[in-house]
Amino acid sequence: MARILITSAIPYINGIKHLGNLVGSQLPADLYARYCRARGHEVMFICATDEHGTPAELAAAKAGMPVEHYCAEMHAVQSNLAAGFRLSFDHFGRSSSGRNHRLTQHFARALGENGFIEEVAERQFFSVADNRFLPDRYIEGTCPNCGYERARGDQCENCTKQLDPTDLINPRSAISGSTDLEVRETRHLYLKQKSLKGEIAAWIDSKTDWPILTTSIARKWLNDGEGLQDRGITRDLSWGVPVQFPGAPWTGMEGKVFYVWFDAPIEYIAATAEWADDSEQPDAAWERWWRTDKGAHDVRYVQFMGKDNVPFHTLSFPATIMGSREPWKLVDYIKSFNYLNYDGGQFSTSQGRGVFMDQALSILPADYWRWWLLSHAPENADSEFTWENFQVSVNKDLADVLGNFVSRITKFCRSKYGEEVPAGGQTGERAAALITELEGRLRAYEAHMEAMEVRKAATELRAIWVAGNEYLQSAAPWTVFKEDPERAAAMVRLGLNLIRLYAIVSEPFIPDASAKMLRAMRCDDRSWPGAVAEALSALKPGHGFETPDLLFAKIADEEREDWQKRFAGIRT
RNA sequence: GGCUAGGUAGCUCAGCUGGUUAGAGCACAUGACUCAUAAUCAUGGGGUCGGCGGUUCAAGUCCGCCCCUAGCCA
Repeated sequence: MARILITSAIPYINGIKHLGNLVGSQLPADLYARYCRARGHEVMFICATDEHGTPAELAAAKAGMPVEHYCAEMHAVQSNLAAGFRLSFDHFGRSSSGRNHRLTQHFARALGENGFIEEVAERQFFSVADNRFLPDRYIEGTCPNCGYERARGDQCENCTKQLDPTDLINPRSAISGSTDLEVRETRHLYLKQKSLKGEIAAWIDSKTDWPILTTSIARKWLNDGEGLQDRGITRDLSWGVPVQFPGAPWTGMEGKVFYVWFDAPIEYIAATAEWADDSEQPDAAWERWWRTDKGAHDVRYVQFMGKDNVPFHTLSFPATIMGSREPWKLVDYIKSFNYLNYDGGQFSTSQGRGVFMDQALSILPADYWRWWLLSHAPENADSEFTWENFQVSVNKDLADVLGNFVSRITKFCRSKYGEEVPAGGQTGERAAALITELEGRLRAYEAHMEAMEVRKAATELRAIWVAGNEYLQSAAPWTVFKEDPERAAAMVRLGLNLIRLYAIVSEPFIPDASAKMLRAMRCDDRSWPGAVAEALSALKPGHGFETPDLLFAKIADEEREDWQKRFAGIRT
């Protein structure tokens, strides 16, 4: 038994996430967490909402409520959706928590004491009407290069030229449209990542087992151009973690907060502390996951994220931890994902294109989505969601192969022997061959799950389901029954036990169906199958069961066409 | 323009450090079966592995150039 700490990249508070976001971190993280628990490991699975920053403030203003209320409300929404998808977080925290405030300040202070923070004076636009400094992309104006009138302060979308906000002609606030802007000097804290570059590079080099997608992105940022740069960790905003320290205020930083990218990953740690607080446990309970001097030396820490998040997790967050010179747990393995595209284009939160988590659950149960998304996870390359593919996969894999297997064996048993595991008879060579095959496939499945090879694991699982149908087809208990009901009984007994086996090994992918199968078999023994022959004799003769309802309903062509139409447009 | 990844059967994808007639699922065709959600199982057709050149006894797998796609960056 090992101890495994798992974190999923934390979704931004602003709005409901789409299926591409889901499959890029939370869902595969959940798959892995469920698998590790099923194998008897001690698991801590953490996620949270990323709540600070200008977009949250603006979204709150648009919704006409204080930002704290907006975030609380959206956290509840995201939390419910996570539960709807059966994401089994031990804690779904909030980066705005008191715990994160204290930890973020703690890290900043430690970094400062170790000489990894410096103050830099910058000139930035201040909007008098909005009474706030404006981040570059919230300033609009005319592009000096091409004359485009709605160029943003960081870049002109028309001619793609990189800009400095002070380059813009007739700059105005993107928030209020006000042109009453002043350039003011403001001081900010920078994290001196350059000083830590050698340490980080050596650490990345030591990770020879990481996916290429992960290390190539890290190396690119480390070495391209002028290499890893120092980065500002503060902003002139009111919503965030104040740049202040209990008992030792940071002069000159009054009214400023930490930049989201700095406090967000620290929330992984803080959320674990929130978990301890919620369950009224002492600090030692969460520290044994995060402090190598307090019990975390034997923890394996795995992070899941989309490729856009890799730089923060391979460089910035490690810089924060290394620079603290404190014994915090660094990540051991990063599993990163490419993008999921939608019907010939990209999923887009800003344009509302694609299927969003709430919409998905409103048309089909979680297991359908979990199965499709995980068995098509964008591991090696970007992959694509199409309704046709979704329909075919769900109908074939879930309804025809697995669902129908459960249906055919339970109904056959009910009609010939009643709703209990029949006694008598012996299985033959076909059963022995099945057991041999399952033995091999199950071990392969375990290997893929341990390596977090999601698609390969799904393929193997499906083959395990298919093996049951192959066996029934060749053993043909319905024919044998006519001459030798005892021998047929042994086949049926094996088939019923396969349902239990399938329920257990399929649980990480399709937890609801798994629970339904176990309930139908009136079984609460979920122990992972070691030797297959033994696992397939768990349900003894005389053990009662219930013939379950449809495990998976098929998606009809009309439904698919209807959904295709409904989600083609733009979500408002 | 640079970087990264990728271009393999109609579709979605496997193919590790080069080595027998290039694989899987779906789709398609044929057959078997009738317990089952008209489900299942078997068999089969189908690919000059983006293009050109090179290294090698041998290349989808290595090298060079070119074309195309996606993402990131300038």
